[in-house]
Amino acid sequence: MPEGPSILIAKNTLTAIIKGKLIIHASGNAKIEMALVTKQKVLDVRSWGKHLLICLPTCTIRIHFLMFGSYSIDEQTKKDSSVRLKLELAQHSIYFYTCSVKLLVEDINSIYDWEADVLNDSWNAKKARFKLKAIPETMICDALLDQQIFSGVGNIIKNEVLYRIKLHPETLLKNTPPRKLTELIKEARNYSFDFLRWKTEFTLRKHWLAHTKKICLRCQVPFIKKYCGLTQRRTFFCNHCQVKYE
DNA sequence: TGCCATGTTAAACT
DNA sequence: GAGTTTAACATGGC
Repeated sequence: MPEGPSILIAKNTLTAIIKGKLIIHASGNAKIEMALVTKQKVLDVRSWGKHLLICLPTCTIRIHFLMFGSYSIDEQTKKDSSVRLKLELAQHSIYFYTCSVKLLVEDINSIYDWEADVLNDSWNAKKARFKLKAIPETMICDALLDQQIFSGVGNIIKNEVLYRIKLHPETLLKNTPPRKLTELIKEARNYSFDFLRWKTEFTLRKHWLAHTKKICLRCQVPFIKKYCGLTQRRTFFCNHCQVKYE
């Protein structure tokens, strides 16, 4: 569920069935004021990276699935006590489980930088480059997971992007050649769309070339598995073909 | 069975 | 108050 492309799939699925429809009743164990959601019309369903946004006239429901979140449509797939949020509409009911639910009262355009979302039409590569330039001491593996720069990129995408462009995860931004940086920014978006397509086809896992892999297909040498950078997330890489610039 | 992981936030430290 | 570290959340696969 968690990485950006999965959220985009959820956005598209939900848009088709709830956009323009009235929420007749809202319930669940989410710590939000359910009355603010009830009897409101769904103006739009949007996403920003890993955030799913259900826009209503007076507020926006922000859903973040964290690591294990899920949702179901029309059929409750988990026990009553684990329903975080249920939205009942005339034709459909939507159930959300193990996610973070928050009501945003502010204008979402002032909260979210749409140009930072790697899957958004407004994605701005130049702006990403500018943001990267401001943090020269940061490792590439940490920069890719920075949601203010690459919103929607998660740990799987991180590993796959770095393998594709043959870049060592512990390379510092200040040591990264400009041409490599261009590739990085381009591939963060490009791979995210591949991820999206494979996820839609239920073939994502079999397309992994680095994430959880033991051997480099290019070099036939063992992969390194290491908790890299400040983010300390699992990183799978090949010491032989992924260049570390120093 | 116990551990680990597609993630983030807030509390608890220094 | 700033910056850093730890805990919490909580499901499913191996």
